[in-house]
Amino acid sequence: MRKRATAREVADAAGVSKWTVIRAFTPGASIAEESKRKVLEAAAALNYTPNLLARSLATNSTHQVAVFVDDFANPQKLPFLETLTERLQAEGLVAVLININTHFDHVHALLHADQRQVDAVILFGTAFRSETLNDLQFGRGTPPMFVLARDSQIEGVPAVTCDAELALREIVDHLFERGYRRPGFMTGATVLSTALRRRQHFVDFWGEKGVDDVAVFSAEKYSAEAGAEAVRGYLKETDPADRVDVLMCENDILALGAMDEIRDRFGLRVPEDMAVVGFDNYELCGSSAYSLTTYEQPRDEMVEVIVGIITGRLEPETVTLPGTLVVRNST
Amino acid sequence: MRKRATAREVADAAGVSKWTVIRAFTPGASIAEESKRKVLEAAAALNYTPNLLARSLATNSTHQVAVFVDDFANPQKLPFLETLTERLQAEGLVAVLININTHFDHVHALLHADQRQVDAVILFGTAFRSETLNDLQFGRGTPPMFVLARDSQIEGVPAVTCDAELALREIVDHLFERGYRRPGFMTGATVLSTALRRRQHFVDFWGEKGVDDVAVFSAEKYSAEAGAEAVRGYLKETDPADRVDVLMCENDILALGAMDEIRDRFGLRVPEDMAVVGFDNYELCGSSAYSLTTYEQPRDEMVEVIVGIITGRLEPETVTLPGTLVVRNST
DNA sequence: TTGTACGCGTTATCAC
DNA sequence: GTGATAACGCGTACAA
Repeated sequence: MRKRATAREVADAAGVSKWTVIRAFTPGASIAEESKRKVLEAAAALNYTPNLLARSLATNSTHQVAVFVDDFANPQKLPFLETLTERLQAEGLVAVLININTHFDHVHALLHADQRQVDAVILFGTAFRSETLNDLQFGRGTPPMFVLARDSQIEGVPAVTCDAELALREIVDHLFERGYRRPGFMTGATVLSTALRRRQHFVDFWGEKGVDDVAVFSAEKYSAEAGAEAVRGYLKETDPADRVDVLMCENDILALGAMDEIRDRFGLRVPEDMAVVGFDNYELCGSSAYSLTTYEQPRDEMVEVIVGIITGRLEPETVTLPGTLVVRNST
Repeated sequence: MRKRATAREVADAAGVSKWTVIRAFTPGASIAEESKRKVLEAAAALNYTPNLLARSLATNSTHQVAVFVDDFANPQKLPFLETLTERLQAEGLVAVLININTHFDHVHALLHADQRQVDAVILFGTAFRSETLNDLQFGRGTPPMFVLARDSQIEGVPAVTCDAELALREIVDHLFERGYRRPGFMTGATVLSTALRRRQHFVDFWGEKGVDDVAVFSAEKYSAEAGAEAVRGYLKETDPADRVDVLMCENDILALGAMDEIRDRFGLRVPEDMAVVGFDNYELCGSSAYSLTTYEQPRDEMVEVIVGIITGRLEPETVTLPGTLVVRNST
């Protein structure tokens, strides 16, 4: 396992200077055909490839984008990561996946990413509390930050999101039309959920319809199990006559857990006894075992926009994109 | 958005040489208390932090690990990524997530990762065809490679996997004991599935029990939809009297798709008319809507081992770890 | 078209 | 304990 070949070695082998070697590997550089051929030959023989690390140091651009994630329970993250990495790679960028949790919080991660000289930071579905940034001299050396799939709560940090207002309006309209009148809303972790605005819009739009009483309760975290527990607590404590007739959950995972509990543990029918709505349109929502009505985020477009912003094609400003209501049998 | 401060600037501000600045940021370096204090003060004022990029160039170690992924359809990938990133970060390493697909194949990705000087490459559940490596001067500049959650098909590349032989033995024993005698197996993409060995062991162990007829068919890819389609084709073509009484699927996602089809489209009962088994123990397998019997991979241990190998604590050799059979209502 | 200085920000090593 | 020299591998000027 020898050391890598360097431009210098290739230069010696090809009988040119190392700068000529560099030119051979720089698209559009002015270099003679003959020299280029000689260089590429020698490079192939020595198995030389440019050292991107050294290049990054010299050009002050790593072509790396840090992606912060703090919630791995939502399977919806996976297809997002798929298209995100694919689009980034198509632009010559690469994603550094950073797991934010108690051992490695936002500030540490940001500092670390900064030290790594990443070109940008994407807060993917993480709730970045504004206060955590006060310790940092913001905008000073810190790489440009963007929020994906959550509202930004920080001045100067743009977000690319699904249009929550439009989404909840469509959902509430749909539910009202179907005749539901006693709505409930299950949030996930309350700190995060403020960044989604879904609950607020849900309550507001029901208000516009003259329904002011929206039952709101909260799951411990974003998981099927937590969703099941939360609905169990609600159903136990609530007199059957007072129960909601439709339960909207902040995301699909909560909704699926809730459905299990409602149907199999309490023996209620969905949607006859209680309808359920999710958010995200995770693959299994469409399965016949659930057939969950939900709202699909415009994933490809969102990724396209955030990559466009990072590469400079688009203005770095908050963008809100319309999604699609997917009506199934749970309503 | 000024440029980052450098050690040189801090040195000037603190009235020392830049090497003293470096020492102040090097744990265990010999430096006077007084100097250190002065340096740290100046550094804080200028908001200086060491440039990890330059450090990597000088030390020839980036503390970055490339993680190759080619199948984002399996939600099981997510918790794996969660613990993997967490454990890597605990060791001061960071994961670069590389999406392998037709536009960015293994060879390109490996070349790219190599140019980025990553410390190691993890092939996470990807099937690396041995031939693709022949183009490369293997072991020459290429960073150390390891396979996670798949068998390695390459000489000299260790793999960390769940013990497929033990797993399938337990599964077949369980099924035999329950009285099933007409087993079937659904593979995913056949190229990949050879790297899992599950089918082979399944067939072998039934053979040991005197059951030589195992129906085998294949889904197009690893997704619920593909699993449903595959089982639909099978059920349509097969006379009810000849049908298998238990269907094992290569992973949970295929199994869930299959269950939907079996129950809701063909009106068969699971497990009375046809039992179903998956593999991975994805969260929703435990939901009451499915209650799928499956086999849980020892995720934490697998991650622990591969991180141990990468950090040099453990020998770089293939490791096979035992998982856990999870019996539910689908058998 | 090609070669020369110099810089990117850090670390390793040695002299003081 | 501190400063200086060289090196990591490549890029940007600029001059030849």
